[in-house]
Amino acid sequence: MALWIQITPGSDEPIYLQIVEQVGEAIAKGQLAVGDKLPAVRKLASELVINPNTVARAYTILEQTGLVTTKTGSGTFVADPALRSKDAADINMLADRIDGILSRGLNLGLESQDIIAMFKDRLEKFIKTRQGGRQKK
Amino acid sequence: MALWIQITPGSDEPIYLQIVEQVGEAIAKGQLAVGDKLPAVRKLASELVINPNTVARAYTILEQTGLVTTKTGSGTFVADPALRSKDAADINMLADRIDGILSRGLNLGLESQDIIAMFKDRLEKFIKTRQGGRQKK
DNA sequence: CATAATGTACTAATGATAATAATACACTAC
DNA sequence: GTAGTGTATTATTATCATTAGTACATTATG
Repeated sequence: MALWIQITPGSDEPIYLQIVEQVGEAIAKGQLAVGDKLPAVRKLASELVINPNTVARAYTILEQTGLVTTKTGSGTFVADPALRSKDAADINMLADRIDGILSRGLNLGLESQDIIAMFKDRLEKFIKTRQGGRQKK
Repeated sequence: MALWIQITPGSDEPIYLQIVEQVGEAIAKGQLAVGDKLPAVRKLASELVINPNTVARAYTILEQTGLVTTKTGSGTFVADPALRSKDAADINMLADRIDGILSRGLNLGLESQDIIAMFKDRLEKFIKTRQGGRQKK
């Protein structure tokens, strides 16, 4: 598995955020384990045909979020989950995002049980990937 | 209840999107019922001290989403839920947003049951407001 | 019919930001 | 020392949110 990050340049979602999200999901799903090394800034930029600054920006955010640690000279690595924050602000932001989804779902005409089912279904996929074994190179 | 929309100008969330979200949530929670009239573009803009174009933009999006119907000359009204779409693209977008929340929650160190509990808790608040009676003027 | 109120359309200008570009610097591994 | 790594800096371009001002079309009211 050389490269699993795929960007959509024309999207309304900025490229650096697309990278942040995909790396985040990979970590959440266990496809990236603690200590795993992310692609080098220049290498990833080269493969995605984007500017190194854009990748560097994504990595900086990932580091501020606590998902990765960077060591200048050696690389960027998936951080120890125990070191991640989980403070009140994080929880509130999560609640806001949940509210947004519920609002959208209900206004689409979905019933409560439909939304919960959908939520559990997506969660299953995360957990399954987690246990299903890590596809390390 | 003269005005329930509150914006945060300095936010990273655009003002027109803040309006869209708040109106959407109000409809989802039943604080706005079918046929209810939204504030006039110029009036709301005046009260929020923003440009009428910004409000108009929000209303245009709400209409494209199917949440409201607009009649030039009379005003903007909450639309009939039966007329709203719910196509595959909507469901996919919802799934993507759910994935984002799950990713963030798991990476914060939350357990599956914690996230589900949080999700149900927020959902309760939506439903409760819905049944709890409409506070019409 | 006349007037006011409504949503819509258009053009222009400003400020913020995403992204690219080209360097240069600092640290680490071999 | 050399190569590979992340970081910092400055400049430039393009896009977009927002404001601003104006004009138009439709509807409600009297």
